[in-house]
Amino acid sequence: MTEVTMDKIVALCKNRGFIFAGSEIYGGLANTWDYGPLGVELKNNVKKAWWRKFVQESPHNVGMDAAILMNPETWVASGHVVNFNDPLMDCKSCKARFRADKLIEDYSAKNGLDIRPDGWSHEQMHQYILDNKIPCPECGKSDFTGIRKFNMMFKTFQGVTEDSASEIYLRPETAQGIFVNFRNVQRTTRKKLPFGIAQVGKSFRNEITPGNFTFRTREFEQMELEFFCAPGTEIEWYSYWKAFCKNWLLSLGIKEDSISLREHSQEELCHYSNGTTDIEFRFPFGWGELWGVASRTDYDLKAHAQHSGASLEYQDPFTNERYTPFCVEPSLGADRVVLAFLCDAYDEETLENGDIRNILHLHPALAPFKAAVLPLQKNKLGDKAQEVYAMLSKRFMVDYDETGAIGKRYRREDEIGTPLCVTIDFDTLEDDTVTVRDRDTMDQIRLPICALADYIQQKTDF
RNA sequence: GCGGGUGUAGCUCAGUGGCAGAGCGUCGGCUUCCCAAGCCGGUAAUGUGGGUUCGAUUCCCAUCACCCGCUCCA
Repeated sequence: MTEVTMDKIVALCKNRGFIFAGSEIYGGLANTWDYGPLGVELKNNVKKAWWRKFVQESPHNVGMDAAILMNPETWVASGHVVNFNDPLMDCKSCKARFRADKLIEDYSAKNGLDIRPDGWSHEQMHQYILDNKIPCPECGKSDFTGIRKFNMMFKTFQGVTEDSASEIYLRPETAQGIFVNFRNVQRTTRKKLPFGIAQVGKSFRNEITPGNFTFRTREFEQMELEFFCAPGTEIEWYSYWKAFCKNWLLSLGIKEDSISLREHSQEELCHYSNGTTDIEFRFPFGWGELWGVASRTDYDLKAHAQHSGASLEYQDPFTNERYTPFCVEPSLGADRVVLAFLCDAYDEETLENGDIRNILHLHPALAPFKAAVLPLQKNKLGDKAQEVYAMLSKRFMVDYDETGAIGKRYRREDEIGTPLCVTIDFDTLEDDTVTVRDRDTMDQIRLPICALADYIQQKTDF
């Protein structure tokens, strides 16, 4: 049984060109990661597989790609401006950190006062804490730092001058780009409920504690579906998408006991949700959320309708009834699921001769290279091998390697998850056949060159 | 953000106040090479910026990054 550790995964990613530390030559930038030549292929394949299942093959869903920069009012309406603005203060004595509004709430509750700091300015809250000598819940002293605003949204400036009038945010989720386009998409596609809108794109959150490699980063990519349905049908669709998402993971090779579904308790639910399930993955550092499937009710469309004045209602063409659609949102972290595929695929095999073979059992549809072309001998077989490579590369990502011993090249391909190795030998020059070696079974078959492409297609499709 | 720890080649690790070393990897050569063979040759490093010193990779300070713990994650 191979013990998979984050150290091994990180080392493999770095050594083979999946993922590098960001801005390395400048000493790095905390918690940024760059996808290398193999990583970008893997991630693109994951996104392609998702898009194919959730858009291309879906009778319900369509895709879109909204701008990262949005009108700041979007974030007022969605609640991000209020909810992402935590007033934090630290206890100078014991270094514990608290939210100022929570300190006041707890204090007033404990003393039977009816004080609600909602809507107070930071100065008001600070003054109240000073005036009442509210003690630190940890150490009992009352010696806090000033209030510091902590906003999870990245701020930037639109326009050439940095004045606050042009202050805008990088989106903290892709979902709002879908909600504000609900009417456009519905009108142009003439979709009837239920239907969904899917999007893949970058989001940005100023997490206090990022970490665990690419699991939690401040810049990350999401694959989100907002599925709109009639009120009253949302729980049915919520169950439907939960199962659908789980099956997608299993169909691409995630092991059944590597994932679990965790239903949020009533207290844990967000203000907008009447049901949320996390599909979690067993990472080497513990269970972590991969996919959040949330029933968001009609919260988002209603909020945008109210705030913008635009009508985001749907008129049922059969009953002529008008209502705001309910929404079910399966939201998947692209970087997280790529990491999950890597962790689940990683294996060390002890061969009969005692050697250890590092191998990535990636689903062939996700593997960076579908095949590798390997001439058994460089000088006399290189030209023929280049021909085969040129032919295959028109249809697939194919690797070419002519250095060193053949066994070593097989091992290299095993380690990056290449499902098929095509070996050119001296017989190839005579009869145009090649050896095709399978990564998982290590079986070898002999195929004519003209049949190669179709064989690879068939073996790597999903 | 706080506390503790760590930074030497792509990786794993030596070493020294006075020429920085090994194994693995990688590249080239030889071998009609099908599962990391062998031999020969090449390759490359003291995170960054200051200070002390005749001289710093080594001592001091700062900074950056990473690891562990805490705080946080609508």
